[in-house]
Amino acid sequence: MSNEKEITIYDIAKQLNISATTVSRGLKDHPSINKHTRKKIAETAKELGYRSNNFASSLRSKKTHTLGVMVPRLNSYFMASVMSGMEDTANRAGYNLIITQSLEKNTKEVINAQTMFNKRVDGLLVSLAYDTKNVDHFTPFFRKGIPIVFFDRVHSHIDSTCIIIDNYKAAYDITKHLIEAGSRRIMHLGGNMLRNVYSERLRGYKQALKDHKISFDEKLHYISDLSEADGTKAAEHILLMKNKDRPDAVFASNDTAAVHCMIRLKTEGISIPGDIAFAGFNNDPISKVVEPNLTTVNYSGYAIGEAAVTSLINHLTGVANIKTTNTIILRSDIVIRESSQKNKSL
Amino acid sequence: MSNEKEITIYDIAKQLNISATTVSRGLKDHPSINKHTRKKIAETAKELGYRSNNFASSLRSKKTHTLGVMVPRLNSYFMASVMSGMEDTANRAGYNLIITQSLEKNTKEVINAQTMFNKRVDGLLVSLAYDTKNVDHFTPFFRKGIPIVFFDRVHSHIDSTCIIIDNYKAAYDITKHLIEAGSRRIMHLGGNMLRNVYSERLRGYKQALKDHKISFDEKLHYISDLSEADGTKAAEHILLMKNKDRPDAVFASNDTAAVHCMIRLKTEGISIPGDIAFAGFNNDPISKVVEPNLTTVNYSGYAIGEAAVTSLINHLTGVANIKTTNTIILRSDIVIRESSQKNKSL
DNA sequence: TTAAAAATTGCAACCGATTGCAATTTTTTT
DNA sequence: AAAAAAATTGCAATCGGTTGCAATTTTTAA
Repeated sequence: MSNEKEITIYDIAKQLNISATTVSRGLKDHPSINKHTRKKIAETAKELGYRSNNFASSLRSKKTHTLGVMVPRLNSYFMASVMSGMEDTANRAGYNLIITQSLEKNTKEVINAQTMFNKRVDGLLVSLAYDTKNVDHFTPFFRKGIPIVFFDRVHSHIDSTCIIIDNYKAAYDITKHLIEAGSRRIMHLGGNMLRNVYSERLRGYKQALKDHKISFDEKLHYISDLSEADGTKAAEHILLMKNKDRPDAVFASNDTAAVHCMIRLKTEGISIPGDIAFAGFNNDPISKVVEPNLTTVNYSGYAIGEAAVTSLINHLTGVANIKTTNTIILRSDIVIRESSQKNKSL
Repeated sequence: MSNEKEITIYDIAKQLNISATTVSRGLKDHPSINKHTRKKIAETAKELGYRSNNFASSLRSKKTHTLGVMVPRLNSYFMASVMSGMEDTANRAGYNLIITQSLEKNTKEVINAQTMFNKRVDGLLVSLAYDTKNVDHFTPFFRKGIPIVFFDRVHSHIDSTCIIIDNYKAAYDITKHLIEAGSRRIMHLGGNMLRNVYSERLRGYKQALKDHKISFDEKLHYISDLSEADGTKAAEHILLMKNKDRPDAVFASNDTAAVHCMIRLKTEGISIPGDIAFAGFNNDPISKVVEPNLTTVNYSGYAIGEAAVTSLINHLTGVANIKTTNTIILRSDIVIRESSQKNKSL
């Protein structure tokens, strides 16, 4: 609890016998300040142990240098990677992150949006909650011209950039792979159709079926939250099906559900991929641990976080316009492992 | 990019024909403001769409309502859970979090500490990097009386609270369990001894050996970063040992290393737990997926995050003194699964 | 009814950086 | 060497709450 006085630009000014204005400008390399003066200022600042006061600065300039991040949940490997990428990128550019999670509830998302608005973030990075139907809670941002970048679980809106992977293509490819590896009755464990990631994956799955002359069977579309418990439940659902109705493969919209479905089926002596092949989505660490290893879609959370922040900051600094760059699609690949290869001996 | 003017306390004051002072006090339920006036103020504020300006407030009050979080890495399940707990708790109390990661490098941790200092966080939540030897980079905080709460990877310092689990006891218990389940030559995959979590776990392991009249063998102490790759390397190390030297059990300081060590050994036909039993630490999702399921130590990252933030905020608001509550130990339990049970048929 | 105590409210300075515009100094041009 | 242009620097208002202290109003006590 010391009382060393904080050093301000006024102290620097006094020491150098110049005005605070010049110090303020000098510290941020304003072009109209003499090189020599600038150096003097920098030296004195360091010497006195000056640290700038963001609040005074934000108060006057109305820039907070803070970005709001709104995600459904933090505690997944994917989202942790995203955060990691965001933090790195934002930090490097001198921005802070304020993070909130909706816990998949629209109601909490609405409240969080309000919080962000009150904190006066310069911009927003959003991945939508499971059950969010509209984006009215973001209108205050749109109205004030505060840019929003959606990532992963996006909502197309005229005024915002979206950072995504090609969910349709990834799902198409992985379904195609399942078919080519010998499966015909492929069940899809999907998420809420409100979310692009899940509806797109369903669309890719359906198209792949169609292109291989397999008709889509609504009974093979199981919608859930894709949690561990839901994976187990899906397995029980399968176990209750008559033998002839049972799928010979499962494509799940995330690895967690796929893996826990597999585990449950295995305890009933069902052989994987022999009886039922599997594919997931995310390339979560568990996909490399489960036996047999899970075929899945790999894409970098870190890269998504990085791209989202870069895009937002570019827009804030005027380098790019959010209305022109509307969608950025990042790379994803399918990773083929044993779980899907019905007709290949390993 | 609209230009609707921001509403300030002056607007509210004018509307109600009272002073800004009263509005300011009324908005934060200052006791000396009349109940009736307070209600009027709240109503008008809502009616006009007032939102308080944190910067003006922070500038004057010198409180930022921001907590700094410094962690080694964000992208692990454990840390993501911690963050989740912190975010929830901080948010509820009206605090923001600024998060940085050291990526296990002391050099980055030092820079991050500086960043935090410049952002003028009200307090700090720290889990130390892998190779941090001293905490000199935190002296500016101590000097200014900015409280620091260490969690998980802590550093005992007279002025700060530590939030931990009883690593010694957990390691002791799990080692004891391994012994009682039929193992004698237990290898320990540990982390850097600079970090309490790893040195304490080693200590517990050693004590359990001692209490069971098993002498500690330095050759059975393998130190690494506990990454996936390190787990695999540890397995290779074991495979290179002469048969008589090989351990009949492995206790790893985290689940990641344990699991990837298991996986590698299994590919060489080593049976688990028959040939080598296993135990890990963390209760990471992978511990429930690997076969056989991994015996491990369970403790809640969420609870740690929650406790750390609560403790810090209590200190900031004067409810508790950080110098008196020095260490908070949270609950942990060992979770016994198949990987450790040598002498039990399953 | 009046004095004393308690409850309310307001004044005005302050927190520290930013910025439009004017003033001054330096450099370039003629 | 004087005039014009360019480069530097400074004045002073401003951003929007906060707070010590004084002033006013209301309540309670005598």
